[in-house]
Amino acid sequence: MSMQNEYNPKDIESRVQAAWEEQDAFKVSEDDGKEKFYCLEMFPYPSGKLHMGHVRNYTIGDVISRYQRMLGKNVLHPMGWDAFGLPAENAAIKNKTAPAPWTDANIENMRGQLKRLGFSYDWSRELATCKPEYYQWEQWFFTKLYERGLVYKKESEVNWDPVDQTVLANEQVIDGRGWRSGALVEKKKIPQWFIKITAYAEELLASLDELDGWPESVKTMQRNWIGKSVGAEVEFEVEGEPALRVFTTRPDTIYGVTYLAVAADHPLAIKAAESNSDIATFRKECAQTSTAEADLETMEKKGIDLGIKAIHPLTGEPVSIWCANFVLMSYGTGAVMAVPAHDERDYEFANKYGINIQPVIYPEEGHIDISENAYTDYGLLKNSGQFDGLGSEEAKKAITAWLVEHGRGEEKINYRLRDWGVSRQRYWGCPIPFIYDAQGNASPATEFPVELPTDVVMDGVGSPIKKMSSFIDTIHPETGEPAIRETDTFDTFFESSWYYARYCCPNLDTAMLDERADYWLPVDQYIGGIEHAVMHLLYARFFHKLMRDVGLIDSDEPFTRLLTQGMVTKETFYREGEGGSKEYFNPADVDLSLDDKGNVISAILKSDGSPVVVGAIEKMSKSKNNGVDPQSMIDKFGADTVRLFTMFAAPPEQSLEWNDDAIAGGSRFLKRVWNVFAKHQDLLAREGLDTRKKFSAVSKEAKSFRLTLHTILQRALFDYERQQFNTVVAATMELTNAIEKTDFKAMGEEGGKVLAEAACVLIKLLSPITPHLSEHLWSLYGSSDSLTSSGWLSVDHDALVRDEITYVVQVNGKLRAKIEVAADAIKEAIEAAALADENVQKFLDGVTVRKIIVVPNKLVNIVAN
RNA sequence: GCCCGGGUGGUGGAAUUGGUAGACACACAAGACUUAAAAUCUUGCGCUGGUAACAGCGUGCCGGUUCAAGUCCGGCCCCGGGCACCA
Repeated sequence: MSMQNEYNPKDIESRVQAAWEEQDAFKVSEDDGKEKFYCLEMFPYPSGKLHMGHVRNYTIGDVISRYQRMLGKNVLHPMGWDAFGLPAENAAIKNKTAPAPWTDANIENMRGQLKRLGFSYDWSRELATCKPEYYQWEQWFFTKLYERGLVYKKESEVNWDPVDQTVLANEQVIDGRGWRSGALVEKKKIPQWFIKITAYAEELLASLDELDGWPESVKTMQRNWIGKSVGAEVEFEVEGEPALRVFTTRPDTIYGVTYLAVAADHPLAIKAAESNSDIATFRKECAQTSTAEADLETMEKKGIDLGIKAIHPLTGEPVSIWCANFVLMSYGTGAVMAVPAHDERDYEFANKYGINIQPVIYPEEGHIDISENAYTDYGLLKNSGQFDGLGSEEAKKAITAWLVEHGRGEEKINYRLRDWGVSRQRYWGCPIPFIYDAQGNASPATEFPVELPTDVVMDGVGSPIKKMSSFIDTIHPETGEPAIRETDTFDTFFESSWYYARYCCPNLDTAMLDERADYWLPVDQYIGGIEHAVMHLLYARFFHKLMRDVGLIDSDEPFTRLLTQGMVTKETFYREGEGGSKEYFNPADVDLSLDDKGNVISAILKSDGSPVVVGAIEKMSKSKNNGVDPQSMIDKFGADTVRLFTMFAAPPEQSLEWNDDAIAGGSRFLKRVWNVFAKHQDLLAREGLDTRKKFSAVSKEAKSFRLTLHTILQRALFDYERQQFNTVVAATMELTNAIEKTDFKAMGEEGGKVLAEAACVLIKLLSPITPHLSEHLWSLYGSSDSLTSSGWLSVDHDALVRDEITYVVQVNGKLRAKIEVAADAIKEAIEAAALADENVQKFLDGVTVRKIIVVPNKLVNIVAN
């Protein structure tokens, strides 16, 4: 067999992919004779085309999957579609179509792109969350949770567009206005379904400690999100009203309370507004913000005195009650106590409105200065009655004990975590399986799926099923009376919270999961964007525990090891329309002019020749339209080059600003690999490729080459294990450089063997990254075993033994010389050799040597002055 | 505002975790081949000085610990992600 002269990726890739398809190469089933490995990447939203973020995510997953297969494991590697969501509705409105066919077409297209990239998925397990075969089980599961008392309904705030008469997502609120109407958005309360994630707060927090395979940063973010704090709930009596209860982590500061603050929709504020138009106006103003926490936290802190007094539980003094825009009714009790002397936000607020500031905590030494800032540290109590002189820690306990004893409070653990609101007033989602009788009483559906009608017309205002009597009208299963269906749909995080489990038994039509789930779960390696560090990953962990408690699975956590891939970012380009709305343009449609340092001077839209604004460098996303389409690069260079370059450009966890200039270098490298094999085809055909054959080199040249080979291999294996693939690629480049520079024929008999060993290492190291090229070369020269079953690589430690070692010599920490020392030299001999060096001597002239530090196999540092 | 990351040549990045800063590439420059271009190959490439050997400086900024700091500690600045209805 002879090799073609030119590397032709298109030809190789289509042939190798056809062979995989024909052999069902990646289809797996349960096999107790092999160690299982479940590798999963976060499934994509089918937006239409793959972007570079997808390519990066799925290449990382594929490299890990193929690496694990090479190690001999039974690898499950599935793919599917997170198919419900807002963009489908917007596209449907824009294109005058329905979300379902738009989504199906996108899936079709993106599946083709994934196949073209040669990802090793078991496609027989593919699922799409918008199909009733999938979502019927989460409907069923939701009713199970309802039976267990984990589901309830309550009023909750949404962003309301008063012009379009519709609920807006936070993303659709731009500078406080609706994105389509431009109307000022209002907060509106509507009844919505919730799941009690707070009932699992303690377990979700505690089991983070056991997730050794998760990045510390993600665990910290989740801990902070759950936000456990220990403190006290304190009761302030209000004349003629129910007492106000507030939570505080600082009961030691209670003598410093100079006001209380309640939310704008707290009953006290609502009542006060009835007789005071200023308060009514203030409440209205508070309603005109978005529900996003970032907006609430950054807006100007405002308040108004309600003119009502509470009684301080310890001093008996009256304390004024304010209504403030930063207090949330939905968080805690909707009321807080304020200690301006010892809390930054309270301090600012008190200064603004001239409220008394009463210091009660003092440092043990020195004095406090609260003329500029609050004093927020712990200290000793003063002006605190019987508690004067206690330290903060003791005082917390003593004051809480006093409150308990006098029936004015209790010790309390508070979580920042709030229950999960799962209702959405949108069409393209899974219908929430509830019905209502004539009196409005809710009861769970008894038959599944509650199917979402897909033949709809989107008018841009509200969900079409909310007006569709064929969907809404039904019969109550118990009474036989007419009833109506819930028309809200689930939050799309609902679908993505359990898909990883469904891949274990995707076509099961008699249950949500079966025993196969316990064979495969937990997922051994999960890979996805760092932007999902909290919400998606927390909901999935929660769901896993719910499924366990319903008896569907027996593990506690869904993902053993987590790799949070850095974002692929890109410049954004936009034009501002009327009312502040922005129209974003894709980087591919913009011409840039750069200065000689590579900075952008101006950006022109190709289609009309007029300038666009250069925005921030941000995560590639649909909404910012800054995704780079990888298809043109696949067409031009082939899948292996795109995969190789994506891995080479940066380590997986680091964010990557996309720049497609450098990809040609990746293509050039694979051509060089091809040429190495073509050049030596006769030798390789004779020797074959098998690293399991043991041999040791005799000639100096062969020994030296094998030292290089195994040094590189050792680093590459280490980097595979720690999942730093960019340096794996660098190692294969170094190896290729070394092979090119070596004259194997000059080594005589040994040459062919040494070359074959190196070629085999090269093919195998590359195989998870550029599987098509590796498979093809293996088919030409490899053994009769398939590449995947031919075994992984190991370092020959005998090849790493050196006679001489290079030491770096420093004088006072500065590099002055390099010396060659026999590998078995004793410390004194190394020191002597270092001191004898001419350049070292130059720097020791006129000074005294105080100390010599020898780091074995590395360096000598001579300390002198 | 709060929580979590990041900042190293013209560019992407490396530094086996306190021990030679800049591996491996991209870009650029010079040369070879070619009528020419592309492709390919060779060489150079942190900054300053020097023909060179070499020397001084250098990992966002300021300070500290250490024989030795990109790496550890303290204080800042800038950039990115998330903040519960984008996914």
